[in-house]
Amino acid sequence: MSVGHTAVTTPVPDEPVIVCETPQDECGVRDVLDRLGDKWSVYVVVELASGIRRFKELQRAIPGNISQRMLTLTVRRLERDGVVTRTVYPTVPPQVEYELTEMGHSLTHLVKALADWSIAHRPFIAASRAAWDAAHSESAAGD
Amino acid sequence: MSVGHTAVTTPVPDEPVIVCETPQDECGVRDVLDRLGDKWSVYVVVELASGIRRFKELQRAIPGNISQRMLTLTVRRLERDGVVTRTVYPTVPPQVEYELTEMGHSLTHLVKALADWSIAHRPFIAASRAAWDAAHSESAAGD
DNA sequence: CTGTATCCACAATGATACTG
DNA sequence: CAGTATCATTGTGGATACAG
Repeated sequence: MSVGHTAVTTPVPDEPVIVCETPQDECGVRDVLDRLGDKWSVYVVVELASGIRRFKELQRAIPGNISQRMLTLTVRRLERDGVVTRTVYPTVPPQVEYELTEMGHSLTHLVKALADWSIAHRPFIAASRAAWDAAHSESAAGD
Repeated sequence: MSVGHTAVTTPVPDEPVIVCETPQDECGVRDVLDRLGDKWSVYVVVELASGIRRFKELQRAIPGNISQRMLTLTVRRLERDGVVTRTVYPTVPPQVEYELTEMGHSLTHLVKALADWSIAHRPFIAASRAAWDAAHSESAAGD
């Protein structure tokens, strides 16, 4: 619906193009990428998209063995940006719950869009890389 | 418009949630971010969204004074991934043109979505940061 | 003009130990 | 359990010189 590639053979289709008010910010795309472009933020958002999680739960759910340090830094930044809320229960031992805010939930839509695009074009990208690698290995392996 | 927050007070709205086949890849979101998350790729895609550009044209159009090295690395990776095409004209001096592929154009839709979200939530994020900073400056400035 | 190669600076991340 | 502090390591990007 949103994307919908009308013609695959046409070199220049509808030309969405990005129209920015301030070219220096390229519409603020950098803002989002600075927030999601790091190594762990997306994992946190994806995990919290399923519901409330505690610190340790997040750490265990996230693939790649995130360190305490990085998880703390990541959720802190997300909290500061209003993507997640942090609720501390003064129990022993302490319990802290993280939850997506309204904006955080809207972010999941965006992440979903990224995922859809990625899955849709993954085969093409793989093929493109293979072709490129093959075409550029001749200087080393050719002759 | 596409998001449409039905209820701002409801903690759990429509719950889009990200449903992955392989949680380890979180639907491959990381793939896209690895491609757009770097410092310059988005600028190149945005600029090429407007049409064909030469190397020097790209370098001049991109804000932030990108070095030759980084521009080369960036367009090489985009070329390898099938996002852009590279056409060399054996003239003197040499002339090289870069252009978005079909997939590259579809990427601009995604970038557009990022831009839209960013602009829509920028005020909220700014307010959230201000509030957070204010709430966390007390330990240093307060009392 | 379009690149490549080398060296350097810095930010991001990881590992570990320690605290409440 | 949750978080902080410190240090080591890595990756990314920048500056420059050089080549085709």
